[in-house]
Amino acid sequence: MGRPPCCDKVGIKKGPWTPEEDIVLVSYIQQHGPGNWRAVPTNTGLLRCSKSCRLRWTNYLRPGIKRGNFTPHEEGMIIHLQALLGNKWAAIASYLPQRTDNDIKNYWNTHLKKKIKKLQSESESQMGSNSKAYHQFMSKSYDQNSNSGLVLSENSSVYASSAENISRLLEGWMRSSSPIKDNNMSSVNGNRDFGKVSTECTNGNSGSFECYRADQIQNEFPISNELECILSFDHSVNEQKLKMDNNNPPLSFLEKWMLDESASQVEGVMELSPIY
DNA sequence: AAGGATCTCAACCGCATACCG
DNA sequence: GCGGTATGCGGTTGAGATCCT
Repeated sequence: MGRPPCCDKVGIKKGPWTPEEDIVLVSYIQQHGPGNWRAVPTNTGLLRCSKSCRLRWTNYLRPGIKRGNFTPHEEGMIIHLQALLGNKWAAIASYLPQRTDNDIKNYWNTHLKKKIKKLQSESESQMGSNSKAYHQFMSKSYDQNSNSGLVLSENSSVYASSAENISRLLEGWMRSSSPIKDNNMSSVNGNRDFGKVSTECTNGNSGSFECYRADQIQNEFPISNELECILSFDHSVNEQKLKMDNNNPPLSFLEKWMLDESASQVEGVMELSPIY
């Protein structure tokens, strides 16, 4: 009945992965494809838990991951999606295919949370004044001309670990090797289905996120209202909405934006990593 | 230059859910 | 339907890096 345990936790190595371990893992996945993580430590000889192998692959070794600085556009997307979805990092990551949930979570906790808090306090202290700090921040986030996070960063110096080198190396391997079955790849992480971006956007309901109506942004206290929308969004209510209609999240305000600005870039991502 | 404070982020932990026999 | 495991996810931790005095 059932299955044997994932790992017995005896002789399991913890801590940072070494380049040698990365290579072993990447080589194995190159040959067998991701999935069946329980078999990975056994078949590779890695003294790692299957969970650790999966995490290492999904967060750092799989091809197509963008490292380094988040663009203002990405920041904006994360802020809006966090306001809409709450701390559903995997769901948020599905709209930023090159970023991992862990990366987004870390960035939110270390940068954006502080940033928003600071801007909120600024706007509160200067309510009614000419302060436009938050508005400027959001405008910057929406900058139509900025490169979205869906484009590979040219700045490789930001992340100079062996993981990136291995990841890039693997990209070349993947391109030159025979394609891996779709069902194998989709098992890596259901939320990493890159095609999902446009599908969900086109299926969304309408008129469910009124915080960003232009008339509200332009009202008497634009900063405080907008902040309120983002910072005080009722997650529980929204999650109920999501539960009511899992396949059609109320993302109407995102639909046009993402379709307009990101659709072509998502296609670019898919070209970059054809295995997905 | 040294030492402490703070920041960053890779990795782990534990829970929830999906899946299998 | 039930018991048990595999997988996915979010919260948290802690070592190393960086900044500040």
